[in-house]
Amino acid sequence: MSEDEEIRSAKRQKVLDSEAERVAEAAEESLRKHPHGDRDQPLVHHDAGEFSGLKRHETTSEQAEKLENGPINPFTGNQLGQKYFDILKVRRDLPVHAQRAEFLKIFHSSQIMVFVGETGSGKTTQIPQFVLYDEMPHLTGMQVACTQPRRVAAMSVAARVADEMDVSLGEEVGYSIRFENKTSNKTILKYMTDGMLLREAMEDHDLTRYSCIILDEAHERTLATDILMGLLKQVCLRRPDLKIIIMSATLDAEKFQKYFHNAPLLAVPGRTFPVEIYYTPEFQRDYLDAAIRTVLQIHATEDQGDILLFLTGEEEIEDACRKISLEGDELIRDQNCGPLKVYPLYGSLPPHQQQRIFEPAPINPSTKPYARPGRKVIVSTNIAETSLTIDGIVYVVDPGFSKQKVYNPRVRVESLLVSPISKASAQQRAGRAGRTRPGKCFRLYTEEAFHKELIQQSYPEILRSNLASTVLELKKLGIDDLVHFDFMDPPAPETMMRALEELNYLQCLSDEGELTALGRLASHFPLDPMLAVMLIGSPAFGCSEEILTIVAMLSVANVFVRPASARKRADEAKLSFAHPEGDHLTLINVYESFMTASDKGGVHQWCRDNFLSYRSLTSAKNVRSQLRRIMERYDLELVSKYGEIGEGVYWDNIKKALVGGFFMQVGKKKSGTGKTYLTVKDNQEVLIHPSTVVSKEGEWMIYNEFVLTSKNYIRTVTTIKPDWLVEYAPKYYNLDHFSKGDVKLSLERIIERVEASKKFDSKKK
DNA sequence: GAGCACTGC
Repeated sequence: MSEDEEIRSAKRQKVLDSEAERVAEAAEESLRKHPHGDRDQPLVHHDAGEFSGLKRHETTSEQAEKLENGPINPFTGNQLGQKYFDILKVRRDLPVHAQRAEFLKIFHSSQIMVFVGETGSGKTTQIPQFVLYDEMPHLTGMQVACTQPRRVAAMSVAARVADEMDVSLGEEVGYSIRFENKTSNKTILKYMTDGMLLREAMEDHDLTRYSCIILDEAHERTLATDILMGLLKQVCLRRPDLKIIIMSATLDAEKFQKYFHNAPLLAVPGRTFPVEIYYTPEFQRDYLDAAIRTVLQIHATEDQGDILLFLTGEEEIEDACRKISLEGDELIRDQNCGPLKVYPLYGSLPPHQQQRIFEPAPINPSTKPYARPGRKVIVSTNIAETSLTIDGIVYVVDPGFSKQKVYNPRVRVESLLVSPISKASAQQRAGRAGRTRPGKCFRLYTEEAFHKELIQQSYPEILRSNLASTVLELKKLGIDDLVHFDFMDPPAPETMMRALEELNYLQCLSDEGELTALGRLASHFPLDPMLAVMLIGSPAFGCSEEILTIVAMLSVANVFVRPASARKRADEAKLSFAHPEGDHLTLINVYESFMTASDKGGVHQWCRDNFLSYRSLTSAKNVRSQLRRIMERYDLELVSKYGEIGEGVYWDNIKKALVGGFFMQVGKKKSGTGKTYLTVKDNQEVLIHPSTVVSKEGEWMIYNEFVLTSKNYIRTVTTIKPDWLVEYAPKYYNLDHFSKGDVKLSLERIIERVEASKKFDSKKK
């Protein structure tokens, strides 16, 4: 860069600071004009109809059941169909139904209640309907919400309940998840993800459109559930008319009760089959080997029924599948065992391969008496613990480990660690054996270890995460005093401090800890604050279209596929998209090529040929258009200078915009050594991850993530000029806060150089 | 020269 250009960009930064503020304020103005954005129309009001004579919050189960018995659908006024009555019979058999009167009694007498129901109790489908018959939301213009931690659950439960109530999905009963809002102005019962309700709360702090909020699966303690619980506890004080039901598994009911001022509890038994638990007599050093032996033993000796084995990750699972298949073949030959089919199951597996786990178990073709049964074995990650249920599992093999996210605030790194599971997890895993008939669970640890070494519950997510987004969300929720916010499990003070510090450097929070205009704007994006700030700043560099693409690509699962059988070809394919100076820049090339291929057709094959994940790229496309809509809503300029300016300047502008978000994630090459980099401020020694396509390594690199595996790696990197750091993030690059060393020394020199050229510039004038 | 447990906005 010439000195002249350096000076110009320094000036541009001055413009930029006020520009970002101006942009944020303009967005606020637009928000003031349209406070509800794209919210629904007001709800339709009916006359009391079938409900006439019933008093809200005083109804009885007899009254509700009479209405349920028909013949008129009390919520729509339509005649009820035969299918409705068929389902009604089944519903009346569910364990929750026996306690409907008891439920109503507690619901009437208390603002908050805790409801505990085991699998098969029918709580997720029935409790919200019990509430509807008492709340009569169609008469009050309010809604009942029921949250779920996962999208599929919200969608499928809503569909089931719409059937049960004989209404069309999306009318009286609907669901709301990211990318899809299937509700209308008729909707009185809304299933939604907990994250979605949190988003709504950020716009409407008192959640005024709901008369009752049900938090389902609260025991999973997702980040969103935890924040919602803290928030609802406050909202209850401001809105005495709002009712809250916390639904959870048994184990931690008491903790929820205590948290909500000793809220009353209703417990309903589940409907599952007994599962016999077996422990190993002694500690197993090699759990993988023990697991494989156990599976084969079950196959050789136990009665018919499929096997589910829990392992920790893709590689381990694929490895175990190979070994079980091989040894299973031997059993079939030597010991007359039945045929054995082995299926891997993990999140990154393409959907059609995930579907294969539902194929029926193989049948033993032998007609001899006492022929051993054929069987399928599913080797799975935790995905089969909560997200996916497989019927027909009779045997569960549980080695007692899973990969869990841990956050280290000192080095600000999230990493995955293989760790012992909790008692609650072990119980959940065992339960998977008893869904269709009595089953057995083989725990590959001792009974003593179970009692003495496993913790009761896994640590909630809020204790294992970087809280930058969370703190921004809480601020946007109107919670000013974070230190005294009533978390069910308060995060470590150091984690909190790190998050506040990071948001302050990003200028999302003022030095007083107050939300800035930029922070408010950033909170509207479903992104890490770093990425949100980068995106908001990008129009000033004339490349918001490009930054949108990068941010979307960084928000989805890895788009590069690298099968063990074709590593070399996959790496070559990746290189064909490479930008020599940046992995971030390469992502633009990949996305653009994907979009071109989409226009031409045959894009699935194109993805396979290029070792790219169709699923991830499609999801990046969705994320990108969602983010683009938010940009439009807040009048953030959508701009690209592609083809208008020289290629060097074009890519440099994008890099500068990247620096606007990633200035805290920078590595500087360690002098003399060659490959090692030092992270700025923390002075950690790191290597560039071997997956990089960067061939023109620079002295200074920004990185997307820090990964701790066999070594310390920085992954997804792009070269930058250090001058941009001091220009665009002067606050962070105030060297008073840097410890002595290589990095500080170089930065001092750069600042001197920039200062000198500024003086030179003012003399020229 | 090497890994992506699982979710969610």
